Amino acid sequence: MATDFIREIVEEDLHAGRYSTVVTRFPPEPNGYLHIGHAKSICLNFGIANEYGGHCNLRFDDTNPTKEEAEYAEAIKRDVTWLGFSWGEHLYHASDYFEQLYRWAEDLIRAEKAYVDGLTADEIRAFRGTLTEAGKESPHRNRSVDENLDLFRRMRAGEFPDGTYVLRAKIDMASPNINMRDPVLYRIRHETHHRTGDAWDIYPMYDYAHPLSDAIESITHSLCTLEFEDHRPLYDWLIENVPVPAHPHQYEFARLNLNYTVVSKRKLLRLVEDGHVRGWDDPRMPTIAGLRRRGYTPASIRNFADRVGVAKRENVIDVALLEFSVREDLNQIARRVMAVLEPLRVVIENYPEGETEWFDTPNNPEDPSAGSRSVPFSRVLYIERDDFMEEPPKKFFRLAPGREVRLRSSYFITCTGVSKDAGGNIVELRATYDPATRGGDAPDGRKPKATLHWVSAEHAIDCEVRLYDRLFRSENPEESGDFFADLNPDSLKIIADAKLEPSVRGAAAMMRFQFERVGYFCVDPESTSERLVFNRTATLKDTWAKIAKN
RNA sequence: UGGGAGGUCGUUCAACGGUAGGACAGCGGGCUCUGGACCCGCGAAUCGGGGUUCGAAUCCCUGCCUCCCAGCCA
Repeated sequence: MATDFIREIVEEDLHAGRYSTVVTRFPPEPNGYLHIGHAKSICLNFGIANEYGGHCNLRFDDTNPTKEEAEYAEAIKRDVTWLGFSWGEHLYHASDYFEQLYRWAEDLIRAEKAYVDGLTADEIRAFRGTLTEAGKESPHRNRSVDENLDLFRRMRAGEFPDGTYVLRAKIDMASPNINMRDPVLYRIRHETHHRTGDAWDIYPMYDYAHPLSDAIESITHSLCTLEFEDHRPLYDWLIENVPVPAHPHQYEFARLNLNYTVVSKRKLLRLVEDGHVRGWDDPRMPTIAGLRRRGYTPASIRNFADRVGVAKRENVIDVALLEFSVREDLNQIARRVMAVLEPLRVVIENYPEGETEWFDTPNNPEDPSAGSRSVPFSRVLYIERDDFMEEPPKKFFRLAPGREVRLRSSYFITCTGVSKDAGGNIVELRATYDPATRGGDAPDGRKPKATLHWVSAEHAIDCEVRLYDRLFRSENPEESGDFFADLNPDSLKIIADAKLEPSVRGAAAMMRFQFERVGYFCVDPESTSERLVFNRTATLKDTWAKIAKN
């Protein structure tokens, strides 16, 4: 059953026998990293191909040598693969078709449907007219076929400098659709292309290369975003006027927008180049690489893409939905572990000095097959500073003087005293434990109101934890002219000495954990065997935090 | 003011002439050795005005609002 209007079209086409198999394509330009918006398109294109038994091509739209680099192409392949999709044998490049595209351009010239124009870029703009006024025809519009052919061949041969000539389609300078006012098909660029090297001095425009590349690859459904809707008449014109082997159709859907986020390539590039983030894969970036490093799972991104749906209406998705999607997945698969981010020492005064007990605790209560592990308990522990209040307000159920709480999987403890430094800051808590509650349950059935996570001081390993918050302060950072002014100064907070239970020692890069009661964390690739570094993927919902805020 | 597209809970997707539904967010409750998760519940929408029809979010007319287009970018 179709779940969106594009799948409805695909089903109808298949049902009507217009195509025997569905072929889609994901056509990134290798001039930047893929972001969450691309993920939507990837999931759509590869998803449809998978669902209807067709295939999806990965095609690099590398028609502009001035902006494109092989490094980006590699990153794109890595990201698509990581998301869980495969193009199989179908890896293509628009640049693979340059020769065919060139021959078709000559065909167009011979059919008097294209001409070489010598107007300057400024003149072409001036001749194009405006949104409300028709354009004027170029004085070169009616060159002879022979002259056009000669000029076009010499353009290819590199005889002319950049900008002197372009090849234009001869359509209609009075069209209300500006894209049909003799659009430029080829321009001269004396530039080295990352794949074709110096073989070409002319390069096709997107509007020319895209539909014809689709046709060459027998694409059935060419899916793109709304801003190309106006280009569809040109797409169709080319398919009709060039002897292509197939007749693909273009369909448009609304791009993904996320609040508190920018996803324009240009702006992401500036964030990287101006050093506002540490790179394309900075965990605060909405790039696939950034989300990966942040600890997002491929499944969570795919689920997110399914949830946001596909339609033509402009939309701004709440980042909370993205966060929900990771939590949902990580809750099922992430191993639980205890870590204390802001340590507060607790001395259990009636616990024997030098003794250690090991307690069994589940690795994932949501998944019994994940098994369990042992955590060491001793006389001196760390608990979270937030988990203690000397004068607890009404709904604060955690530790306070005289109050008993459970330490997860070990014992009930009661706070018996508070030590402060000269400045009045709490430096240590004193407590007693109840030996009868060994393992975490009281024989008399009493239930503490809170269960805290903890780490044995003697056994704890130190680690670095990077806490991320949204990169921008306002919902729509694009709205204000200077989006840099909207950067959140607290988007990264580094905790240099968090305390971790010893079972995590040696965790490999990219391993994901839930720090119980704190959030989901992922081992950063910068981690070493001596020093673990974690990125916070997402917080756990903390009801108390919400109460405290109000 | 030319052309193209779009207006449904706060957000998003659905309902394809027959009870406007789901998800996220919010609020309330239950349960819990994570104040997590989970479970239950609540509030919440068809852009306006006409018309067709037994019946309209859906069809027609009209008005309004929003987005996109004047790169030799994609």
